[in-house]
Amino acid sequence: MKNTDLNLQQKKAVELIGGPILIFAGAGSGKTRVLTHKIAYLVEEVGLPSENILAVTFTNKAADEMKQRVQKLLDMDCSSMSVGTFHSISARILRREIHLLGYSNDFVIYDQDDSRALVKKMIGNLELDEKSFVPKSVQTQISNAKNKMISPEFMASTVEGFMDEKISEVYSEYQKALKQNNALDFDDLLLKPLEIFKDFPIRLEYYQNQFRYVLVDEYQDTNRPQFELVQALSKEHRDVCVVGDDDQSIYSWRGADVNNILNFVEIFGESQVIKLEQNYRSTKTILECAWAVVSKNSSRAEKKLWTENKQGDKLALFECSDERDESWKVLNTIRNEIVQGDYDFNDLVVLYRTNAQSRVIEDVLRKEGIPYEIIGGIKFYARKEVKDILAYLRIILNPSDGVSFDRIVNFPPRGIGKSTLKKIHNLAYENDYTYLRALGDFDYLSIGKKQKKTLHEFNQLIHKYRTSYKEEGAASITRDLLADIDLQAYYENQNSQEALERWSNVQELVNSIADFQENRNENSLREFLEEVSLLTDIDRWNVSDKAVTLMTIHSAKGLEFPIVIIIGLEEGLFPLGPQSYETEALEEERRLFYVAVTRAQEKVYLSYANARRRFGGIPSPTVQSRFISELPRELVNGNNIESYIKVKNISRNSYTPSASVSQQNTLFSIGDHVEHKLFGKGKILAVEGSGGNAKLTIVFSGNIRKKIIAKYAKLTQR
DNA sequence: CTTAAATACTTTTTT
DNA sequence: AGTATTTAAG
Repeated sequence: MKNTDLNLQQKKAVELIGGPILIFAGAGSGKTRVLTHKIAYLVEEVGLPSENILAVTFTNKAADEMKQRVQKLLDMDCSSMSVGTFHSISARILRREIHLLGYSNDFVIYDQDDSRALVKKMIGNLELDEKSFVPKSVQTQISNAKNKMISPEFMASTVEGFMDEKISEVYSEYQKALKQNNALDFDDLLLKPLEIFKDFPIRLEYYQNQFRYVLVDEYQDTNRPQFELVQALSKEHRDVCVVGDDDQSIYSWRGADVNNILNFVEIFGESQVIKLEQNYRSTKTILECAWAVVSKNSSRAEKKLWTENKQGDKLALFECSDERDESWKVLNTIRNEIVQGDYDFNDLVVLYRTNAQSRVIEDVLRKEGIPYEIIGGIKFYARKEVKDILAYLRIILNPSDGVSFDRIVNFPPRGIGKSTLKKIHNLAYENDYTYLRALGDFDYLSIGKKQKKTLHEFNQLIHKYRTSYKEEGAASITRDLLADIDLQAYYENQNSQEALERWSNVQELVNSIADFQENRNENSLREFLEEVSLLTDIDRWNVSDKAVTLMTIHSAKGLEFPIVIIIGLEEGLFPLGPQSYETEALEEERRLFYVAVTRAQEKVYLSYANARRRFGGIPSPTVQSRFISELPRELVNGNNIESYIKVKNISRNSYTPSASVSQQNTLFSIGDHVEHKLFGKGKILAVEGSGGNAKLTIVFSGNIRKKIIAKYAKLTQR
């Protein structure tokens, strides 16, 4: 193996073995290369069998890539090596071990929607008011508790006050219901292995031996259960290597604790620490800008990236009148880079803070025929029509799954309404068996003749597949099922574009199942459903597709692009939220901006709008993000797109800036920078009337908004 | 129980 | 503005 294409620090990181190792790897410092080489080194030089290596990555896609790269380095089959996300590795362990906790190995994994539906039901069961106990919020609180490893019992013993007491009850009931449904939510996936390791030390020992060397990528974004998993697995042999960058910690809202990396040495004992500070990705300009911003943060490990790359272009900043204007400027930028810059569509990415921002951009790109791909937002497998089919498959696999039962018992509509459903629930509850089982006892249900017949048929249908699913492939089961419930007719009879689209999504699902079957050795229904639950949009994304990518900054973690366009740089949007930021939240937003900028190899475009619509209402004025002013002035170009994007040859698509409020005969106009004797520097957001009588809405520093009559105000234009 | 119309809600970020 | 949920009419 050749470690010659590694720099000194990288080489050291690769060849250092024995005891805990912490690698601080800045953006673009080649950490994936270090990790893959290290794994190869472990196998080839240290002689560790590849199946004794556990490598944890942040996405399934990263896991696949890592495996590929190691295989290439070693030129041998590494399929027995454990590479995956914490969630997928845990799921794999649980398929073998969860019977120890009284679940069946056919458990299903509930996504956020499923889990919310269950929380909602528990709120109903406890006769709580959904107005005060909003399912979504209760779900978040339960998840937060789980991330802090607070059990329902512990929560119950510590809560004070009615609200918290009831939430703790919901939590407890929710956990019971999950078990009854033989289901796990995302948080359980991490917690259950820990439970097993604690209660059955012999199983822990087994996995400690199995995973003789443990590597973890993106360690700065691990939460408490993930940290405990790493610790449990490695505490005997202490052969553990974690890689991360505290400056890129952007998941604290999900329970990630940057202290896991900052206190690594303290926790794991005598360790080796290596810093990778040479960046191979970006231009000097980009790094200087990124550094200028992130160095404003207080609590960070000391390190500074440098590069031998060229100085590169300045960052470009666009001022836009609103989000519509912004999307046209994005379009022009893309066109310009394709035509003049000799770039391909897939060299560009548009990054934003919230998924909602993608729609406007998408509209323009679609209209103008620019190929694009949106990552995130409404995920394919989370679409209603897809989940309906998955619910059928899940209940075939796991008849205890009540959430799926509720979903499909009346889909497509077969005359089973709320009251009938309630009766089924009650019967199941009284006899302590599954909803599906209750259908066999419909003699005990006081329901109409028609309903009995329908339920009987539905029951027969599910049983038919329950007896045959093990022999048949997942794709053919699905095809048969669709025919049995005559779904095509259901959608086609609706005579709407929307219904047809839904039907085509269902067909795409069938294709993806067939695809899965062909490409996997393990191709049963169970494996497919597991894969689907843990798959994200980014895992489905094909880098080489010739299309511009649109995604959130969170999704862009770990990726790189020649050209990065960051939109929506406005106070309240990015940084997101009310201005009364606590330092910690603001610092995380700043790290997010750092992550966004450091995705770029060559060019960065930034944009902000002077007004933006929220929920499709009228545009409300906005102020430039503070992050813009934190960039070194001399490294940022322009304030107006016209000045450096030559709008030529594209007159067909030239836009007229969405006309804002009339500004004639006014001394002041929107966007002017002014100074007030009392309030200091400010910017005009709106002008009503004209001349000296004009009423000006001005935002002053500190986001203080004032309405001022022009002639009375002692304003100086700047 | 179903369908259509009114209404309420959405926008943090994701495994 | 677009989607999901609730309500009213049939």
